[in-house]
Amino acid sequence: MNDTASPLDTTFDPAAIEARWYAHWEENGLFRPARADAEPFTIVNPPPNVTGSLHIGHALDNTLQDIMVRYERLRGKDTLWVVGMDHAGIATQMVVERELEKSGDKRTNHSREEFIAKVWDWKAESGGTITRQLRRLGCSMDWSREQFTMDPHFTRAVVKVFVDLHEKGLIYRDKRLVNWDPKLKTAISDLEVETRDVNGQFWHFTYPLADGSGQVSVATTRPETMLADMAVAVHPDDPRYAELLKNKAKVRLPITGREVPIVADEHADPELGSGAVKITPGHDFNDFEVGKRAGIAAADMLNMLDAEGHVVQTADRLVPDELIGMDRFAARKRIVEMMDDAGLLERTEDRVIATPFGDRGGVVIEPWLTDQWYVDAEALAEAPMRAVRDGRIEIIPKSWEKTFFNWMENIQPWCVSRQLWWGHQIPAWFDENGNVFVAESQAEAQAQAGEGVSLTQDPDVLDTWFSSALWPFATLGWPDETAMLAKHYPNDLLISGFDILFFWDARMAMQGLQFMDEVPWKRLYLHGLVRAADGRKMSKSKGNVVDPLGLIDRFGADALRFFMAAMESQGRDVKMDESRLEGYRNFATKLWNATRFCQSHGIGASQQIAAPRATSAINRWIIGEVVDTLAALDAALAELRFDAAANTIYHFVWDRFCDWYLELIKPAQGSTIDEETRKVAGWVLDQIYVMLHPFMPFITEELWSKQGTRADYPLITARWPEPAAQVDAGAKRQVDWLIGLTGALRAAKNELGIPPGAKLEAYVAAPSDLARIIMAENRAALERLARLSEIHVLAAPEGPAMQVMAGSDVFVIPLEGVIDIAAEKARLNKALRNAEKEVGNLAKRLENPKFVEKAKPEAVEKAKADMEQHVSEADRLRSALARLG
RNA sequence: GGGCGCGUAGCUCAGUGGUAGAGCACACCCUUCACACGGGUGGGGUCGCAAGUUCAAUCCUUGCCGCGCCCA
Repeated sequence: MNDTASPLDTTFDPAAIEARWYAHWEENGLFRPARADAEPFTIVNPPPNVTGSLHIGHALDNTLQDIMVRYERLRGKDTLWVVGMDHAGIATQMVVERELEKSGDKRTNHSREEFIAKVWDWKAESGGTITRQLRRLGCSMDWSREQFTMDPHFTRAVVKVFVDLHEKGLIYRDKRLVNWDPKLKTAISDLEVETRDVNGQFWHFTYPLADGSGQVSVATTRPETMLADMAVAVHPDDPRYAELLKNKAKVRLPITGREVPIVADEHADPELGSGAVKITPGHDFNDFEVGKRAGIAAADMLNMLDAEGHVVQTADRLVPDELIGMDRFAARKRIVEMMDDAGLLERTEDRVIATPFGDRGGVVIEPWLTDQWYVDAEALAEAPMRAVRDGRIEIIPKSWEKTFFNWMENIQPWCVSRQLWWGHQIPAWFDENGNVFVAESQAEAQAQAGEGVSLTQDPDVLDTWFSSALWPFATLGWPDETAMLAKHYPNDLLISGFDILFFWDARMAMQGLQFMDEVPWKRLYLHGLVRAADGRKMSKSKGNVVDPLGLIDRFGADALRFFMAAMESQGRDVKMDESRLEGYRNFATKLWNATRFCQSHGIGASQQIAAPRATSAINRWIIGEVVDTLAALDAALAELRFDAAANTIYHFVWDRFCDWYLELIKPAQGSTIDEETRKVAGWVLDQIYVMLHPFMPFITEELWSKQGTRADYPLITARWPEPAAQVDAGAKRQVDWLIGLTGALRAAKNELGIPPGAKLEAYVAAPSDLARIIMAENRAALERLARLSEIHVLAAPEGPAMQVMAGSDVFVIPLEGVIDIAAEKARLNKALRNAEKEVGNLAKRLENPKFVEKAKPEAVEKAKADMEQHVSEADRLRSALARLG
C-alpha cells in the first residue's frame, strides 16, 4: 500500500459513503468553489413544487443535470446550479386546506392574511421534502442560495414583470370564457386541462319554432346548457334551413320559453345530425365565437352556473325555480326528463365524448364567462421562435423543434389570474367604478387614481408558471443588475422533461427574451418520461410508482444515477429495469474491488495530471486506452449523449482496465509489481475516478480519498484528465495480439474439454516480429494469461495437437493422449467455414465491377484488406487441418 | 383529423449506407490468493411487412401493419 492510502473495507456499503460525502461537500462549500475568474457554467433546476417529493422523473432530470454540472466543475468552470422550489399555488392551497379540514376548519373561516400565515407555517414544517431527497441523489446544487418563488426578491420581480407587461399592453383584462375548475373554484390555463374520452350521450331535442309553424332538431352532449341558449345556428348554405333564415325565423326554447334567433354560421356542420346546433355563448368555446359573430357582446351573454357549477338564474330570469341551485349534472338529468315529459326528446345516442378535466382537481372543467387577466402570448412568442430559428437556442433532440413551433405558432392568450389566496397577488387596484390601476405598489396606484379615491386590490393571484417563467434571471437577482446576473445569464443549458416544454420552457424563453433581451439558455435538452417496467406510465392510481429513494436504499445512489445516464438516449422514454440497475451496482462493486486489489499491491494516489512516462507495452497501451476513452467521453458529453458517455466509461473500467490491464500486471506469486507499473496503474485509477465522478460521485470520491492524499484535493473539485499522451500504436498491436492469443487459447480449450487452468507448451515455427517481441518482453503475461509454460521456436513434433491462431501466427500445442482429434478437426473446420464464407462474400463484392468503380475508395480498400486477411486465415486453417491428417 | 416517436437477440436497449452490438437472462466450464454483485467460453437476430433509390439498405424514400404520446 501507498504511504498515504487507507485500506478499504472488503465490502462496498453505499449508504454510509453517501451520507458522509454529501455532508462533507455541502459543509465545505464544494458545490460552488470560488472561481471568480473562471468561465461560467450555469444551469437552473426546474423548481420542484414545494409540496412535492422526489419521484423517479426528478431522479432522471436531476441526475442528468448533475452529470453536466460535475463535469463542467471538473473542467474548471465557475459552475452554478440554481436550485429552489416554486410555491405551487393550487397544490399548496389544497394541501393546507386539507389540513384544516382534518380539524373541521376551513379556509374561509380565516382572513386571507391568517390563511397565508398558515401556509407559511406549513411550508416551514412540511414543505421542501424534495430538497432533502435531492441531496440523497447526490445533486451538487448551490444550496447556499436556494430560491423560492415567493421570496421577497422574487415577488418584486414578478410584480415588476406584471406592471411592465401591462404598460406595454401585453397584459390586459378581458371578459371571455375561461377553463373554470368548479372544484377548486378558479380559472386554469388551457394547458392545465386534460381532455379525456368518456362514455356519454348525445341527446336529440326538438326546438319548436316561435310562430308555431314547425320545429328544428338540435343535438347536444350537455343538455343543461339549454337554459342559457341564445341562438340556433345552421350552415348558411344548408338548403334545409334557407327558408327559415330568409324569414328570420325564431325558436321558442322549451323550459325557459326564451325566444332566440336562428343564425347562419359556418360552425354548424350540415353533415352532423340535423345540421342545426344550439348556441350557448356563455358556456361553450365554439358557441362563444358564434355568439360574437352573431353580434352578442360578451357582457350580454347569459350565464346559468355559479362558481361551483350549480344552476343560477339567468339575467332574463327565465330559468324555472325548481332548477335553481341544482348541481350541473343533476340539472342535466332533470332537463332530459323534462324534455322527455314534454315529448321533445327525439332520441338518445351513446357516444364517446372528449371531455375536459382539470389536471389538479380532476373534475370536469366548465367554460365560464369571467373577467380575467391575460398575457398576449402571441406577441411574446415571436422572439423565442426567432431565437430557435437562428440557433441562439438549440433544442436537443432537434425533433422537438417542430412541436415547439407548432405550439408557439398557434398560441392562445394566456390566462394568468387565479382565484386563490396563495400566490402573488395581482398588483392591480380597482376604484369604486371598476377602473383599474396597475402599479408596483398601492401608493403608486393611489397616485394614479388620485387623492381620496378608494382603492381595492384585485384579490386574485398569478398563475405559478407566471413566476417560474422568470426563474433563469429572477433567481440571479433581477431586476437588480447584479454581478451574478451579468455572469450567469444567459444560462448555458436547461434540462427538462418534454412534458413541461410549453408550461415552463417556452414561457421562460418568452420572458427571458422580453426582459433580458437575451435567450435564457443556449441549449434546451428535453428528456422523456420514466415508465414502469411494463412500459406504462407510472401513476399513483395504477399503483405502479417506483420510489427512487427505495432504489437508492437497495442499489445505491451511484447505481441509480448510472442507470439513468445509461438509459438516457435522446428522444426515448426510460423504461424501469431493475436488472440493469443491479448491473450498475455490480459495476460499482467491481471498481471497489479493483481498487482493493491495487491497494494490496502498493498502488495508490497519483500525484500527476499528465500520464507517467512508461516504457512497457502494457503500460503504454493502457495510457493510450485512457486517451481514447477520454476523447470518446468528451465527445459524448459535448453532444449530451448520456448513454454513450456512460457506456464509454463502463467498458473502459470493466473490459479494458479490470479484465485485461489488471490481469496483465498481476505479479507472479511472491513477487511485486514494478514501480513504473504501480505509477501508471495509480494514475489510470485516478483518471477513472475523475471520468466516472459525474456519474457516480459517491464511490469515486470515497475511493479517491482512500487512495491517499493529493494535497487536500477532493475529487469533486479535482481536474478533468489531461493525459498529455498519445495512443501508442505499437503497444496497442502488441496487447491486442496478446489478448487475441489468450482468447483463442481459452476458446480452444473450452471446446476441446481441456481444463482452463492447464498449462501448455506451444510450438511456433516461424513467429512474426510481433510474436517475437512479445515472447521476449512479456513472458510473464504469456504464462499467466495465455497459460503457456513454454514456447518453442521450432516446428512442432509429429502427433496429435491443438492449433490456435493469433494474428498471423500459428501455435501448435501437442496434446498426446489428451486431445480428441475429431473434436479439434470439427473446431478448425468450423473456423474454416466461417473464413471461407467471409472470403466468398468479399470476393463476390470485389468481382462486381460496379462496386470497384462506384464505391468509395476506402470501402474498396477495406474490402481488399479484409479479403487478404480472411484468405490467409483460411490457408492457415487448411494447413492446420492437413497437419492433423 | 394533424403532428411526433417507436418496432433490432428471450427481456431492456445501443448502433451504422459495406452484412449487427451491450447489459440482463440462458448453456457449459472455473470454489485461480481484488471481486460469485466474480472469471472464462458459447448459443441465440429473415434488424415489423412490402416496394423503391443505390454497386451495396437494418440504416435513405414511400406505403402498409402494430404500439405509444401530443394537439384538434
